[in-house]
Amino acid sequence: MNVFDDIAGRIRGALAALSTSGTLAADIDHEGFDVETPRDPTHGDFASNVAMVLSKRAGMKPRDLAEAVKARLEGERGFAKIDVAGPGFLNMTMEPAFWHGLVVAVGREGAAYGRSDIGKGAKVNVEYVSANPTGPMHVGHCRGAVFGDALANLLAFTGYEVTREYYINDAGGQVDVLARSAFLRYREALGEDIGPIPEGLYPGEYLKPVGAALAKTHKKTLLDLREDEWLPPVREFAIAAMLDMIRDDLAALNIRHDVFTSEAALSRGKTDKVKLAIDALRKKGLIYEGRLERPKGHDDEEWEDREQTLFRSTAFGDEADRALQKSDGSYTYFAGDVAYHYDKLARGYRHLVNVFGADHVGYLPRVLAIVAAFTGGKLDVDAKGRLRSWRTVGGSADLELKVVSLVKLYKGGEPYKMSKRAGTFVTLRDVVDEVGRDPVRFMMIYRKELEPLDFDFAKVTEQSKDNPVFYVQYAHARAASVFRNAKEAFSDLDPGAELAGADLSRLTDPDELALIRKLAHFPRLTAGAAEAREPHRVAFYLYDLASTFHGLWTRGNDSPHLRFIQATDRSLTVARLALVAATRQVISSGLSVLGVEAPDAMR
RNA sequence: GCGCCCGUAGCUCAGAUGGAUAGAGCACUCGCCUUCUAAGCGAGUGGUCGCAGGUUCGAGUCCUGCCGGGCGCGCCA
Repeated sequence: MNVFDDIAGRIRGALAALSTSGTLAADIDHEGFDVETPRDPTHGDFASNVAMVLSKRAGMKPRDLAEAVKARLEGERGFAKIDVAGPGFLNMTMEPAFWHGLVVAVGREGAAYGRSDIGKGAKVNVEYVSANPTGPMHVGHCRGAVFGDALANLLAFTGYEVTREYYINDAGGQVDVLARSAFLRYREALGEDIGPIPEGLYPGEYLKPVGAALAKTHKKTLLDLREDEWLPPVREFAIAAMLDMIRDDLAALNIRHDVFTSEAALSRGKTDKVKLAIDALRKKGLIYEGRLERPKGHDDEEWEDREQTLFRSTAFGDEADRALQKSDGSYTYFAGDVAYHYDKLARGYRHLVNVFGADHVGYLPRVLAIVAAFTGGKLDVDAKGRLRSWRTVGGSADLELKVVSLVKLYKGGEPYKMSKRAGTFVTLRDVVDEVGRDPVRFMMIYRKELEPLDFDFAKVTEQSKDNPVFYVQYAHARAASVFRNAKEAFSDLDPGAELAGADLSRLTDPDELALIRKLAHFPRLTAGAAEAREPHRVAFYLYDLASTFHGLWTRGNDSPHLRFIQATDRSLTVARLALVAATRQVISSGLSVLGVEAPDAMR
């Protein structure tokens, strides 16, 4: 049940009737108008700009058209008052019974309330986290991880078929560094004094267990091998260990990916998928041998002018063509990404969503170019060739990039610098252990993803009561407690059976109706948030809903007749319980989208 | 130098894809616990939506140019 769709449908019905009766031309397009809640409550429950939007097409003045629609709607059930206001707004106030019907709908739909089919079952792949498997997750990874996970939940909630994917960057130099670092710990585990960790290797303690495990498995056999002999098996072993650790870290945040795709595996084994993907681009005339210009604003002595294999990403608006092979003949990271997106598209996704950190923005146009090339689409650019959005358009499938601004770390008000090399980083596990999973998740989503986020470790751990997550959870706990107390007032109460038959006309207080209106927003909110790929809207909505609920609750302190439980009036109690149940349901559903617990009690 | 992102109350941020008189939290002031959980509620103070133009019935939202802050810009990953 989406009341906005309901009202829009009724307006469409009125327009159709007007076309039939000849007031409107029969062939004009009726779409493009909005139904929304006016900011000013005195303007009614709903406002529509239908008359202003259609006035040109109809050849009528907005106010005249509004009056005509109004006359048609006034015969409909549910409308208490309709006004034409301002330049031609249609302001509609509904009967209380209309709102009571929504409580019934929430009760009937239960956990399905707020879900929608706007995704139409389209397959969407959400790729997020994709941290290098060279160490544990740190707080910096946290935001993209939680954002991606909540977005995936949201898309699933709104009718998409979602795959959660992690791209393992297990090729290239960094994992070799990992292998050498692990090898050092292996020697250490065998009793050797390795001294300080050399510059350029990872010093973290987390590699000690890896070294010990290597020693246990291989005894001293690796010591006699040359590096090119021991490195591959050590690398493979260390990567597996790091991935286990990362999976554990993610599980601590309640994040589980469906698919892990290995970068290294793309060009390993029988078929070189990187070569396949590049060949596919070559067939489209997008691969050539050539030279790149020296980049501006960069004066590096090591710059080498060299003829190389290039992808013509400038054809899609990228600022330069991109190299696919390094001078040693191995593939670049970008070449792997070409194959990776080729592979994802081959798996039949209609939408690809990648969550990136803001420090990767410079890389994004070329990724868009890959997908545009494979899907026959293009980048979303304006007349001057500048990007209008981080997505491809017009192809058989599209890629959308979500850029998550970095988290700025503070410790007690002072900026806190992290360095994996120096071993001074705050792990995700540290944060979750101290603050708790729910506050971390909520905090990371309680901000638009493009907005920088200040994360004060000390403040968050010491003053976690300030976190809005408790406010929302508390509303849910209070709702649950009402039911416990109701059982005491009416020992034979059976909510499951009685709520469905509640006499909701007993809900007459303006604040009760205001709460229902808030609940009515939920389906529209989730749909809008999903389309905009903005899970933070759900968090803000829940805060707002919780606030409305707390307000109603507290009014019961001063005005006992407004308390939910009225020991002498079972019918009224049951009606209010139906409202409380609906509120509890929406909070619970909303929190589940965010991946946050909805506790029944908080003390 | 170039590209991207951000600029809204003292601070931290929303603003539902262009709607009517711009909102919330924190902070500050004043009230509310014998009573469904005070991790709560009500009221008040606080604004040139960075600046200047433009588009239209209407702009915090779209366009142009500036100013300020952040991130980034080679075969790294």
